[in-house]
Amino acid sequence: MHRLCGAGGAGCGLSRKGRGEYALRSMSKYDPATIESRWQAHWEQQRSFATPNPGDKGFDLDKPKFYVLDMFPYPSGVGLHVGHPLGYIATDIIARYKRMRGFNVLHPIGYDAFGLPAEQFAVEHGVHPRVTTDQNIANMTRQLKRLGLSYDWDRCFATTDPGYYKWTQWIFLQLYNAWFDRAANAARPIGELIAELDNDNLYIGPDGELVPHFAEGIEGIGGVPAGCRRYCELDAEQQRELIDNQRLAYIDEVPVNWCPALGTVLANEEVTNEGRSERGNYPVYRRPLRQWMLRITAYADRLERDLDLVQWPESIKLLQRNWIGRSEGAEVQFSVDHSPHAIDVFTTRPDTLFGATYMVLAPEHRLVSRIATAEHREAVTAYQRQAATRTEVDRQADARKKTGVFTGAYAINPVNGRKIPIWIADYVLTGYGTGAIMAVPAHDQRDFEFAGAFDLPIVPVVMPPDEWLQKRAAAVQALNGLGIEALRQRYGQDPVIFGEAFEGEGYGMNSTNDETSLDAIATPRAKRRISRWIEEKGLGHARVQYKLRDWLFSRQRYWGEPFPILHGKNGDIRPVPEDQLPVLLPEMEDFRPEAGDDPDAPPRPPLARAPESWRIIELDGKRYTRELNTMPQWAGSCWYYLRFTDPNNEQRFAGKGAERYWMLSHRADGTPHRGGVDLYVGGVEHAVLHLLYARFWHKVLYDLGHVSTPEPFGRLFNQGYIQAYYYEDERGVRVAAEEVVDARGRPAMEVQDEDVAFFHEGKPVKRLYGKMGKSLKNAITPDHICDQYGCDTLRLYEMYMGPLDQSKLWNTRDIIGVHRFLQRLWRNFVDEDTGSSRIVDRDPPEDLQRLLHRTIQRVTTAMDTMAFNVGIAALIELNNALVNRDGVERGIAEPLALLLSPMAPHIAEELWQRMGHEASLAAEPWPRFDPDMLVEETLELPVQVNGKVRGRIRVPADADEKAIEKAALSDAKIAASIDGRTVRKCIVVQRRMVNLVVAEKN
RNA sequence: GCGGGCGUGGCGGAACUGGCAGACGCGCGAGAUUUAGGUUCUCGUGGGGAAACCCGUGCAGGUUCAAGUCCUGCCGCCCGCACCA
Repeated sequence: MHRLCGAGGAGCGLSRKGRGEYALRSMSKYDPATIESRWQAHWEQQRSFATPNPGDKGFDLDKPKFYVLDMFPYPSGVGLHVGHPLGYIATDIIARYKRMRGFNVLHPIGYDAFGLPAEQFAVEHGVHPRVTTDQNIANMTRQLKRLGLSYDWDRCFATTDPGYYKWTQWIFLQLYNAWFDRAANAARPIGELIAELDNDNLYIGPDGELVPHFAEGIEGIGGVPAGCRRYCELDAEQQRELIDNQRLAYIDEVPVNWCPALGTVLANEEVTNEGRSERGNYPVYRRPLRQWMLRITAYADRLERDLDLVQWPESIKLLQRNWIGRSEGAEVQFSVDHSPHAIDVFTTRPDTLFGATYMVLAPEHRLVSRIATAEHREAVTAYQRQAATRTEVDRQADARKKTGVFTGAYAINPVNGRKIPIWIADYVLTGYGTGAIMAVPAHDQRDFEFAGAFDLPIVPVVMPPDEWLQKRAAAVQALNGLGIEALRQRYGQDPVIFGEAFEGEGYGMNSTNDETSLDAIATPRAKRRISRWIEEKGLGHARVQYKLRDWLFSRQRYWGEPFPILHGKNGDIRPVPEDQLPVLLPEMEDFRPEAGDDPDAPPRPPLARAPESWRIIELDGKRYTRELNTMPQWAGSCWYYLRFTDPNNEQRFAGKGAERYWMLSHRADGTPHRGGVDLYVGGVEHAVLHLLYARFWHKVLYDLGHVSTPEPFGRLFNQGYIQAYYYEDERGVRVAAEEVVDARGRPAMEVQDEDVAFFHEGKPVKRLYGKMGKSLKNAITPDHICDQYGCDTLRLYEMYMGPLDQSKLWNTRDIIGVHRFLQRLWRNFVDEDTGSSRIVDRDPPEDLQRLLHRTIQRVTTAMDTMAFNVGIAALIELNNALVNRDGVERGIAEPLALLLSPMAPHIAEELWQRMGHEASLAAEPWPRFDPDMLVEETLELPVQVNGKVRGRIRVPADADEKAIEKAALSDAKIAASIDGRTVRKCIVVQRRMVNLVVAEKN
């Protein structure tokens, strides 16, 4: 792998000017091309940013650590545009700053190189994905190195390296060999489950669930809970099935998102709202398939709760919380009339049980075929078939029109014994809750609509508050003008007339049976009361439900990690022994997926066509077939941050000491950051995919004792996007932004903030605005900007555009501003005509000293808050104060170069060296400011009269309020402004301003 | 529909716990240097007004000596989720 990451150094133009030819005197103008290639070569040769691990030579244990990481980039075929490096530049600035502040800094980069796009690119170009991937990585490495980013390139790897995916496979085996212990709320090795079962600490319940031996219920024979069996009573086959069903990685037949065009299944997270593939926008169909699943749902509770441990933007935490979708409620059992079956439902509103007038099962619910009566069977199966073949697109198109059919069966409402019809309908989702609901049409809008469509009874059981009744009355003609008493009465008689379900909280009504009553009880109390009653009667129990589903983990593609799994003849599964990892991807001529338009064609993964020598393997005298699916792209990015701590370790995914040192924070200041990467920077688009998956894997590794922290990323920062204008012609076709001009033929990029018309090849085009990228044809490459201005200018410009977390508009014309700053800086340090230094060894005047210290303070704060735009502004101000002077004092020049160096490292190094320093300034300590130097001796204070500035006074810094008031009153302009009126009050804000409150003139 | 975020000059954006609105940069204007050019330099630049002064942080109110900042109600734009029981 290192051959790839290392190759770019020599290949990106650095060697054009060798060190020997470099002549200091010949260069008197600011020449970024020469300076930058020189210093990039220097850093590369000196390995300036290689970071030793604990135990390595040169490692200093006394320094605190700082791990700053960019989100794993995908090496795309078209290379970078200027939007990509925004985050990389920011993390690089932080990395350089932290080194100067005395930290051991871990700042690595690598490539997330498996996945669909690499494969598609390879298919399109007719080349093997390994070849295109390697080319893309080499190109991207070249582009990144050209930006002067201080990565530790020795740690670079790609997910496609066998030495890396060996451990991805190993982690998969950890998941395979683990189960989730509900009692401990943590994963444990599968061997411990078998031991628990063998020792009768756990029994097997009627539905195959695990039952602890102290479980409630009547004790059965020999201490076995009623309805439960002992593990030793099962035959080998049953035992295997039981264990396999407990693993964190398991195979299940589930309805999946099948995308025929891509020839693969997709995770829920990879399907858009419109029911299309996130990548490529192809239609996606639901169909049941046997697939590898990862039991992420077991971690729903911890994934949600542990968000409290990390310093992330609240908006991202919220996205994750919404995705996990925790809701508290109760599970209640309804028995089916004239049938041994019972239906469990989940509800967040057990207080509305008395209003349940029918039930609905998802069409796929396992009881549907068993309870449907003969005369309804045909309609039921027809509906089931129709629901199964409907794509998400179709569902969406129906605009939520309620459909469904009656099964002919009835359930008994447990609170009042009433017979209620059981329907099936696709508005009940099979994957959420129990896949069945009790329908309370009076108090759930969906049920209300369904009941309306099929003429089912609607019974109100919660009296809404008066405000709701009145609001509805205003909207419904028949209720206009009725008094509140009349409205309440009408609601009790006929809630339908109010036009919609009341879903809020109120007081119970129509809710009394022989044993309990919720009438006139407020909703929260009613919930508690009925829940207790349900529990006492053994009809149900409180339950927390999550929206999150298990993670569908297999893909029918070639370019991914092979599963380290073998299949035996009788369906038995055997993991590949650890010492035989990695399972290498077989070399194949034809690696294309079998894409097609037929949604019913069986998926055939490309690996099914792999040579038999790869597919078939003999182990301990038994023949096995390899698993033919591959892992999804997210697998590789789930743990790369761990590998960076020790990328070349062949014994372990990362050495324990290295992992511990870089991941564990030692913080005494009580911040909520509980370890992990100290600063993780990337785009919001990964809010629920990568960030959730990685947290899940990390927690599994944590439970199994492989990592030291409960969370992988202690602090997260989302950079905004670079936006840019793009252009469409009359047909709505996008045209290349760089070819668009205004009426006078000027390039659109140069006049984009003028209000003019734009043309492409003589025809008018419409201007639009969006995220920079290939698809909008508005990308600008960093190479282009580096050629013209140098990368120091590019780095400064990107940071100067605005706050890092905001999206902002690329404006090529603005770049000149920061470029002028660097030129001006250069001329302050170097005489352009002679090339000689303008640095002088004399004490700087005091006002300049003060300005310097204020600048140090401002830039330091900017660094700590990542407000780089403000920091750069402060440096520009200081630099502007140095122009047109007779040389620049060393005492100003040196700190200025140091302050600038994280942001514009090349010019800073060059100037530093020209000031006579041998060593790179990267290792210099960050300048400190003297607080005394921030205080002026005299202050100019604005004086307000009735809140309006009417003059200014100059007073000694230590003047007291009396003196300041006196000075203000004696100022001529102020006196004129007061104009003889009475001064009622004088407010002195220390060091800031004075406000005189005077009587109004009459 | 639910949830979140954002509205400051011609443009990008500054403004600490309420205390001089518009730092810094672009653009624009004037001038300078240069044979010429600008990726050069200097000065000016929120709007109105001759000036005194008045008006100005999406809109309308409020609190305060003082509001871009706090409170109430609107308007607009962006993002996420969406039959989740």
